[in-house]
Parts: sequence; C-alpha cells; structure tokens
Amino acid sequence: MSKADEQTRLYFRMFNEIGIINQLSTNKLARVLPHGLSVAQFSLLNHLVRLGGAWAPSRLARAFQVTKGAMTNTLQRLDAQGLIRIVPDPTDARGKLVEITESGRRMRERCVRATGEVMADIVRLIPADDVRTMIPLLEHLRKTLDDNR
Amino acid sequence: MSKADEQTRLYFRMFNEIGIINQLSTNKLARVLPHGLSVAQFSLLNHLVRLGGAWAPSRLARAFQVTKGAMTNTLQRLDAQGLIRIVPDPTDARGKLVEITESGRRMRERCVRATGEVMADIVRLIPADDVRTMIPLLEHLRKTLDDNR
DNA sequence: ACTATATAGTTCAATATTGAACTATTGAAT
DNA sequence: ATTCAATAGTTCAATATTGAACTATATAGT
Repeated sequence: MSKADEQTRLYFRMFNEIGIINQLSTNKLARVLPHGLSVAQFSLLNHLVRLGGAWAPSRLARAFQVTKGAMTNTLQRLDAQGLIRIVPDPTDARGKLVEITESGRRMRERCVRATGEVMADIVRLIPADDVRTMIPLLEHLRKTLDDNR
Repeated sequence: MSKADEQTRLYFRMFNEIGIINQLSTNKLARVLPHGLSVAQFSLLNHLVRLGGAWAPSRLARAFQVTKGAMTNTLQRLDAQGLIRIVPDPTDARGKLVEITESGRRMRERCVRATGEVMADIVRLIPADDVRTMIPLLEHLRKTLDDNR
C-alpha cells in the first residue's frame, strides 16, 4: 500500500470514529431528555438562551449546518410545543424571527439538568486535557470542511 | 458559572463539533459516491473487503454501532444491487452470513477512487499530525461511550 | 422602472436511523 | 427432556435529514 493510501486510511479512520461517537453521544443524550425532545431541539433551545435575541430560521440553519428544510421541521416541532415563538421579521417580509418562550426556558433548564448527569459520567471518564487538545483540531477540521462545501 | 459547568460546556462543544463534522463529511462523501450508494453502504463494502470473510449481520451491526434494524435495511439494499450475497449460516439456523460479490468488489474500487479525490483535498488542508493526535483520543472517547451504553 | 438573480421559507419524496414488537432458534439450568 | 432466557433477524411507526421544487420578496444592474 502506498504512503498516500495509508494516509487516506488514517483520515477515513478519524471520520469513522467521529461518526460512531456522534451516534453514541446523541443516543445517550436523547435517552435522558424529556420525552418528545430531540438533541437537535435541545441544542436549539440552548443556542437561543446562550446567545439570546431573535434569530432568523435561515441563520439558525447555517449555525447548525443543516438544510433549511430540516430547520423548518425542528422549529415547527418546538413551536407546536410552545417552546419557541415565531414572528414575522418586521424588516423583511420574506423572513421570520425565532425567540424562546418562558416555557422554552424552563424546558431548557430541565434538559440542562438531565443531560448534566450524563455528561458528568463522561467528564469523569475522559480527561479534560484530551478535550482541550481535541477542540481546536476539531474546530479547524470543521471550518475547513465548511469552507470547501 | 461554576467550574463544573464550564467544563461541561467544553465537553458539549466537543460533541457539537463532532456532530457538525460528521454531517459535513458524510455529505461531502455521499455527493461523489456512485448514485444510489450511501456512505454507510460503501463503508460496509469496504469493511468486507478489508477484513475479508463472511460476517453475520449482528456482528456487522455491532461493528458499525447501529441497530439490527438499520443493518437489515443496509444489507437489503446492497443485496438488491447484487453487491453482497446473504446465505444462511450453516452452523446456526437463526443466523445468516454476508459476503461481498465480485460486483461488490468492483463497486468498492470505484467508491475508493471517487472518495479518494475528496479525501485528497482534505489531506492537503488538514495536517496529518492533527489526525494522528486526534485518533487515539477519539478512540478512547468512543470506547468509553460504548462501554457505558 | 424593469429585469434578473439571490434569498427566505415551506413542502415533498427518498433515505437512514432508532426502539419496540415479533418469530425462530439456541443453549443452559434443572 | 423441559423450560426459560438469550440471541438472530425482520418489520414497523416515528423521527430526522437531504435535495429539489416551489412561492414570495428583496436587491442589484441596467
């Protein structure tokens, strides 16, 4: 096997590990989330609380790297549960703006607590240094993939 | 914010990056794969070629960390395209065994070539040292999540 | 002003996935 | 031998996702 092939294998392996970790972690978190709330939905509530303000669906789709269609779906489900409010954008008749509701804030708190317990297990088992080492490398990889989309 | 909260945030951020990378890389690869073949299907063909021999569906499901239902689906699609052969396990009447066909081998070669070009771009932009640093850390994380499933 | 292009959001079909229910077979304990 | 729990595989409903088609509005170039 050539050197280049070996290198390619290395990169494939990294993506493979990443895929499995994503699946395992998503499932782990989903299992403790209040019934009916997906990890994607929780992440969205979290995003709205942490960053605050009103967000256009298109901006949220870009932030989460999903298609507009997927974001429409997520937002409709959250809206149906009264966890967010969707209002027309006063400055652009095409657009809408998404805000979290009080009920959404409470739900997000519940989710933070629920996932916190799971996360505590993981924190105990994975050295924080490992995480601190990986984050900048992952970030660079993510940005690179994103730029060359 | 408490120290523990900050740490939890760090871990959440890692999982978030991992989720986005998974989505971007999967989409990138899927786009260049011969029509009708998903990344999961290609991975399975690759697995059969690299490791060789006949595999029980349940063993494949464990190897790829997906449910038996998901594996049934993938195998049925590959079988329908004649890329694998599924035969009864002679030693266990409950079981089946999966082998790659000649056509499957050829398809796998095509996929390796197609994805190789995409991967070459990534190899050029991401230092191999980054990858070599991440792999053992990712592997440890994956194993830890898997053990505590 | 007009036109063409870009952007915002929705809908839809196709696909992948989970988790649970189900059937069939195995293997172990008594 | 019988019984019972474990395992192998399938099916199904629910959900999440993509990509493409579609409508509506905005913006830029002429």
